[in-house]
Amino acid sequence: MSLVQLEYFVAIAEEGNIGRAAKRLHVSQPPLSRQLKSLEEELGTTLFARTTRGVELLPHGKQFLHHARRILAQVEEAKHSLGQPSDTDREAQ
Amino acid sequence: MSLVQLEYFVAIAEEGNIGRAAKRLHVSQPPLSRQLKSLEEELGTTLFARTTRGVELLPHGKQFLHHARRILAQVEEAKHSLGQPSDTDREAQ
DNA sequence: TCAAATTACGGTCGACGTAAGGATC
DNA sequence: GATCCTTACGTCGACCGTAATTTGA
Repeated sequence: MSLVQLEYFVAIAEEGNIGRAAKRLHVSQPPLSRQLKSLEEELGTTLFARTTRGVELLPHGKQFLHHARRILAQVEEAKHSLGQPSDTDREAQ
Repeated sequence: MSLVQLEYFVAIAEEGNIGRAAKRLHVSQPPLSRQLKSLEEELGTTLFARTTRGVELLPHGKQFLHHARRILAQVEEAKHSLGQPSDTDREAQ
């Protein structure tokens, strides 16, 4: 599992559509599809049901979404906890 | 930042020595040294003081260690939460 | 000189993007 | 046929391990 996979997963969950998630993340669709598949295989379960409109969270997916969001939020917190300037602050110098 | 970097960082912090951490992680020393440097650069701060005996946590390092451990623990929790359905996934259907 | 970290370097594995291939409506 | 997701395939960057270098007691 990687943080990128979690970011991809959350984006897909929020967009309900891999194509839109890809656009939002500024990558093409295949990487998202592949990373999602890889994540599902590692977890040993299916997170989304694939539909013709896009994808839809399954119960395991909903559950995992909470974890993923919490982890990513704490990563952000960890980054900024060192009292170091944010990206925008650093640019402003 | 990657989860691997966090794992390496925690191991180095606990061993106080990159060589021992490498042995524990079953990798060679250079990857740990490189990933640590990369992490420090991304965070914009130094996490360890390098000594001839090994390395020693600096204040920023101690602070970051808490975050890293919490993140890694939650990753484990996320992985295992799907195997044994917990009560946290009881929400609006 | 010893022990530890770091840097150099070559090779391998992984991830991306374009393109092609299903599947469902 | 249109719109998704997925698989194929070639390329490029990232990471590893061995080896060489640096640094400090």
